[in-house]
Amino acid sequence: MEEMGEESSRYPWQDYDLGFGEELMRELLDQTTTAPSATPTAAGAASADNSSSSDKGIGDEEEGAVGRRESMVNRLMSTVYSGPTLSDIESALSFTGAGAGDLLDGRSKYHYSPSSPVVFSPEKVLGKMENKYTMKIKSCGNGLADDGYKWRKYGQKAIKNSPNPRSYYRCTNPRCNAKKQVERAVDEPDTLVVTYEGLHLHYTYSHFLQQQTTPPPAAAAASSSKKPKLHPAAGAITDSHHGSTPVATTSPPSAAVVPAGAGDSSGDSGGNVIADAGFLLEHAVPNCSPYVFDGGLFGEAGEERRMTSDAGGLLEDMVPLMVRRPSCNSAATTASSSTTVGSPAAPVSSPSPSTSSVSWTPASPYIDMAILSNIF
DNA sequence: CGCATTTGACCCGCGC
DNA sequence: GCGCGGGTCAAATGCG
Repeated sequence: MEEMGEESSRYPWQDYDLGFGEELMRELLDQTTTAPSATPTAAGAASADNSSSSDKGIGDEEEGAVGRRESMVNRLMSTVYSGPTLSDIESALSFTGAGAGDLLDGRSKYHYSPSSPVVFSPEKVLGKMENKYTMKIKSCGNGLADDGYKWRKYGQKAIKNSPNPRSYYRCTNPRCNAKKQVERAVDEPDTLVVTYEGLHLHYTYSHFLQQQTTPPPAAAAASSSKKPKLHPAAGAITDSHHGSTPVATTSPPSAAVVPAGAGDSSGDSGGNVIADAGFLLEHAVPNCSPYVFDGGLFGEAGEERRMTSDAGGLLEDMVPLMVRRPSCNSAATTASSSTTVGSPAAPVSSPSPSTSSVSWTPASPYIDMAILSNIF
């Protein structure tokens, strides 16, 4: 925390390192920049196995670019992603019943099999779900990053065979039962192991921050919990050796993400997102609903806004859990100055850099991917 | 004063 | 059945 003060102008997660092939990443970057307006983002990302997706609405030429990009993303994902696949997501959505169906309606590029009607009981299903996925996050600094959610630490425990304690966090949103555990990797001091569990039943905070840009503070109240006091918890992981404490209460360091055998306990995973080097992997259900997204990714801000007011920011069944991280060495974050899609250069209600989403520019390449986890 | 973090105690599941 | 280890609770403490 204090350490951060020294480099106030620099977001901590800028220091994160890529956890996977930079070459591939670069290639992907190229692809994304050449087709900046392409809508399908995570769609392809999550789904090497998604055969049913048909990108209508996308021009032929663009389709080519998109296709290449998708394959690129797929390759990328296969390397770093251990979360749910599109089919998982699809099945998850199918479980959300009519509600989700409505959400998806015509915009959806996915096919939801009506042949598998499901009587959906949120409580029951949610309670039954085991959404657990682990990520290894490499931190090259004492960075804190933002996954868009606000977490409260509720415990810390020394783990056997590990010199580092494990911290337990719970989403501060009372209606949300998402949790995460953060610990430093034994063998790699600069690597954090973050395990997410559960679903977020609300938007990310950054989402709200973005919403606020137009109507300043008033709307702030919309956020589930009053003040996004996203200050880094100086000791998410109290590390005795490292003066730095890379983990924040508010956010798992977004960084290079490496699959770490997601959900050992269940085999299924909640799936998650990875973002790196100017990438933004979030929202696994990209085109299902325009509102799910945040982070300056949409071209339909209007619609999104409408949704926000309608639903009060709640988005049951959908989990826009995101982890992001601007390039380690690039000036990605400085881009905040270059007109993000209505993003404030500085979070209205949060002094912390954790609300990183605001720094993304439309031009920034990103991978968008949501995570809907569910596993039955 | 309210909220977040810390930390020891307690609970529970699992393996022996 | 017992012990161990992991996860959660809740009182104490700190901070803005």
